[in-house]
Amino acid sequence: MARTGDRILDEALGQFGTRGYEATSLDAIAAALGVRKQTVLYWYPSKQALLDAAMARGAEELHLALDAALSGAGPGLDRVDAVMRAVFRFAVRRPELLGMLREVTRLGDAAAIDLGGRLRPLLDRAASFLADEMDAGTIRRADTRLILLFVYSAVLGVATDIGAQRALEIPSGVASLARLRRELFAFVRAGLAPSPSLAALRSGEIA
Amino acid sequence: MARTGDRILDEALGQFGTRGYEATSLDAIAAALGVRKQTVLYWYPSKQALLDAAMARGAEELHLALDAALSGAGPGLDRVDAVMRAVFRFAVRRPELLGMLREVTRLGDAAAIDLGGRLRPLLDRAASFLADEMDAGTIRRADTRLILLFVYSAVLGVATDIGAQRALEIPSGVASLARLRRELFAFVRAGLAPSPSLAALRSGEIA
DNA sequence: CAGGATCTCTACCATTTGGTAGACAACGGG
DNA sequence: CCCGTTGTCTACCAAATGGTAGAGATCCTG
Repeated sequence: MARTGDRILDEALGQFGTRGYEATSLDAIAAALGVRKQTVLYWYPSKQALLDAAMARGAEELHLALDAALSGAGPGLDRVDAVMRAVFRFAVRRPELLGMLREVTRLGDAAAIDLGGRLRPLLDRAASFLADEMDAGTIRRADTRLILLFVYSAVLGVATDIGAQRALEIPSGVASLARLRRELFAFVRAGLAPSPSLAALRSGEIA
Repeated sequence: MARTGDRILDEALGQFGTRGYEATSLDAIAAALGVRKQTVLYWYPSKQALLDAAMARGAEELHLALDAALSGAGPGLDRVDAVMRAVFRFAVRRPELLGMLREVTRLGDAAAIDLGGRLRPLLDRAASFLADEMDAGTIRRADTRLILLFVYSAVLGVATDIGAQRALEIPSGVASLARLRRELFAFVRAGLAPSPSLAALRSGEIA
């Protein structure tokens, strides 16, 4: 695929993510690239096809980022941190991508999208990782799927829901973003931590 | 306002929430009520005005539910539970309303919507409640605004993001919903809990 | 150089959309 | 009994939208 097709995909991803799918017209995408609408329709035969391609690419990029984070990190809660950090970096660099994924999975036709299918292997790995850590006592014992849902919701919500942050008057600079990240990590870690045992205390692991 | 105006508002709220604002046409709203589009435009002079009204009503209903929960409950983490329970009940009864609020606050024109302004008093109360509990040692000390953001994100994400639950193959029956709620509460409680002190342990509060 | 493939364009088109203008019925009060 | 108000409707409309048909340019290859 030549460069034009990629440029169209990029632009579509951006506009779908920031304005929403329905609110974005093919003309708007084409105009942003200094090109005619028919060029868009040459590369992607319909608007739906363009959305499919954008979703596929979004899922792929997310997969890549998460996969790297999940593979490269150490054991225990450090790995949870690594994954959250990856999502955060992702959210800073490509906020519109997460926004689009979230909008489409909420409104979209479930069969056509199948984001779950694409990320399934990753989710399975994450779930089995959590199960291992629960066995090792690093993480509170609970349903791994639900834990994934909670962490996903908390992190992605914080990353994408700028309206809420405005409503709560949370500043948006770089420094305060770093602080937000630190506190979010602390929150999730606490949410995952096992209830402390006296044994652990006696051995001095907790002061 | 006669009954037609309310019926239109209801229907608009439902369709905005499930299909999205842009994807909903005035004709579709009117048709669902067995009425012509011009009747809709009689009660609400433009589509934007209809959205504004729907948002106002959504914010009001949410405000009512949260206010009741925040006022009636006991101290400490019980009150957190009460608020989460209220949001949950709300999400079950009117899922489209939360969906609409979330979509519009994400995409919408910030100045026109001002959901934050409407809920501000409630947010302030919640923040000062959290501060009190931190002083009392019931809740881990942290930035109250951020804690609110995290809990909001986790709860609302779980409540609205059905796509994610499908992707994670989380069953959707009543029983499993109850379980999900229990586990979510446990997660949030753990996320809020103060790191245990030796003093608390010695006094036997933690076994 | 001829001819097909690749890519972008102009020219249309049918449909849908939000919105305007105004007719028409119901009706309550002076 | 008449007249203004209220509420719903029919009749339009201009603009935008997704999409089709096909011309024209460019370029690679035989």
